[in-house]
Amino acid sequence: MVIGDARTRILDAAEELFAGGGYEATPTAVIAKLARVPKGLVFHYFPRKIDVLVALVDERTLVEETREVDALPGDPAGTLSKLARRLPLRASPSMRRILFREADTHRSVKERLGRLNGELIRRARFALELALPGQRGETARLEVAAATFAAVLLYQENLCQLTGHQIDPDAVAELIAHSLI
Amino acid sequence: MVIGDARTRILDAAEELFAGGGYEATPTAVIAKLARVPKGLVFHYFPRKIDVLVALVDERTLVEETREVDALPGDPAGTLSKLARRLPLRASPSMRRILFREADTHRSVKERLGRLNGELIRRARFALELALPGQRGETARLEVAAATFAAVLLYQENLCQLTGHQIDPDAVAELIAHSLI
Amino acid sequence: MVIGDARTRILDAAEELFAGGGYEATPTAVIAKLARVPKGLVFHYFPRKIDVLVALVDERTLVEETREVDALPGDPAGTLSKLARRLPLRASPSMRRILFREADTHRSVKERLGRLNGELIRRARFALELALPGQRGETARLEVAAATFAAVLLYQENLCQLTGHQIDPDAVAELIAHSLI
Amino acid sequence: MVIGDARTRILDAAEELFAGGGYEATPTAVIAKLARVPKGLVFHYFPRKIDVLVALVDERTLVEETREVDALPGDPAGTLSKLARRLPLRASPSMRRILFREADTHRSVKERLGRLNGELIRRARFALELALPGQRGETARLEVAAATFAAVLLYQENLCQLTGHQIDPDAVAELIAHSLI
DNA sequence: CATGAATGAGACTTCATTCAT
DNA sequence: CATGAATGAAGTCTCATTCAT
Repeated sequence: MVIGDARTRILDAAEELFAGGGYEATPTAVIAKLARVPKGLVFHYFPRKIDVLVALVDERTLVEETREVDALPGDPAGTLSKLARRLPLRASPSMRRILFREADTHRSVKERLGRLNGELIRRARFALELALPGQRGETARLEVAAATFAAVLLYQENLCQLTGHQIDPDAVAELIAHSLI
Repeated sequence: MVIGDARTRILDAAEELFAGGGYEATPTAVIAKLARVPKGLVFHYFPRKIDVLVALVDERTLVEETREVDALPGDPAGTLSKLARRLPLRASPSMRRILFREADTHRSVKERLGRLNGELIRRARFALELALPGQRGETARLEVAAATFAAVLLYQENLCQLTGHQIDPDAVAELIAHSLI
Repeated sequence: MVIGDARTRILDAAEELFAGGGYEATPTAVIAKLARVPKGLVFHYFPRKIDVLVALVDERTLVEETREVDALPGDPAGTLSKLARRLPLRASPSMRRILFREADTHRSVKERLGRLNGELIRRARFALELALPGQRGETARLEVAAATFAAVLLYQENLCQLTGHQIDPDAVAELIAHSLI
Repeated sequence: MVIGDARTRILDAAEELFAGGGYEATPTAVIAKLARVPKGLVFHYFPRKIDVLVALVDERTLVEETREVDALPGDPAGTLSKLARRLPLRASPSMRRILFREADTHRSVKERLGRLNGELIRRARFALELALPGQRGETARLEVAAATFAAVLLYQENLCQLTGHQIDPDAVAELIAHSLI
């Protein structure tokens, strides 16, 4: 067996189970079973159950923080749409679900989520600044527009599954763009 | 001691504890202790633990569903602001927290949250229709505007606490209003 | 079943097992089995395993602290012998064994043992003072004699079992008495 | 790294840990960590955990058994004091602690402790015989005196730490000497 | 109705020991 | 020899739920 294989299988199993039933509802024994490792090995890699969650978030969600934003000058709607299509979050659908659902479970999850939100807002604002170069001085409006767009994107990722209401980011992008002209 | 008094105290205790530590992390014994009732009495009123949560949501969160909306004709921003200031959710801060946090715990919680979202969207759209009587036919844009505003309000209620980013509903109302003119 | 019966049986079982194999080597499950109660009931009465030991020491060892000492004037040896025959420790042989063996396990056990030793010394000295009324001023010698006798008695209770060497308290009493004349 | 170096470090670590928290409470993994050796190596040198304790006692406590005793003729008190000042136990303070604390853990520890006690008594008696050459025939009294002194010395080594009562061996030596004249 | 002792399944965690490399 | 991943039995503790009184 390749080194790290067991550890990876444990994280795979945990990702699947945490996304499905939630952290609290997932016994470590079930993680071990799904990962086809003995119960004790879970402890060997992750001394406490919470360490599995922390490792997942640490290793399997990456908030891409960058200064470079792809803006289409003169096209704020297109710029936001583009941003929406590629969230600065490298994570599987399962990990996205975990990130939102378990925000209360551990500080590290909440912090990661906060970073994502912050990055989203920063990008949206920066993109809008580039797309609308003439609007210097209207900082406040850009700020609100960026925050609104970020809120919609996170809503899309999280609450929307709970409430059952879809929302089209492109349409919101257009709405916001329209409000800034 | 009046009958029902105990029941009320149990719900009070559960509300506080569920909001603080979450449903799963709150043992019934702790609820009983905080409510100053014997452990057995909790199960007398609520045969299963989940029934406490269901009762809380049933009895302590009221989504006000109505057709009557207070609109200010010609002032869509003011109309949305007004809506934001009085969410159609009669619930304590604790219950609001529970509603969002425990949406995964039981179908009834998720359903209540969905109703809140639906009502929010319906109200926002209806209010916008009244505030902008000339825009018949632009249904799609109004729909998006309403959904966006609802998303921001729910974000405000929920994720904002997790991510630490505030957002001003009034400014968003103005943004959206501006986009509709 | 009489109230307290189960709790008593748990303590009975623990006393027997702790005396036999030691605290660490005795699983709570075995205590429960010997007490003929379900495992969970042990926790019901004693939230932590250590609480069983603490309760045993608290409730089943009594260090009799008193000012009144039975002295035979003019007969220091007889006085000490008498003291040796009735240690100021109301406890079963099992509890005596536990008291000495588990002194490191919990502060409360060590403290109780310290109280026993202190009482022993105090009594021995007081008894000697009464038995030898003429020796005012020889406080230091009485003190040493009392401590020595206490040491021998505790040795008798504890180390003697470990080392396999018996020691006759009466002979030591006579030795000490002889040294004081 | 020299072979045996690791073994020594393991024993060093175990000595420190057993003295501090006790044998049962010290996991082999912690020993390995403190010794800066891999876990498996502990079991390479000591197939069972108990073998570490046995090796410690075997190799690091030496009960000096000898016939030659340094007696001061005519000065029994001085003779006993001298004995007290150099117990026939070559062992670090940690090992002394282990010897007394773990006497129940393994036969070999108890046996070593018994040997120490026996040697103590033998020496004390022999020393007294030499110091008081005139008292042939008074064997019984010498025996009691020797046992008493041994008891005090062991008490000093062990229980005294637990009970918090100091005792001065020199004073006891004088007391005993006085009783033999 | 009210009470808290009783129940037991199962959770997390510990850890001595093995063994393939 | 050296290594640390692997193993699994067993330990402590949790807690929803029942039920006799």
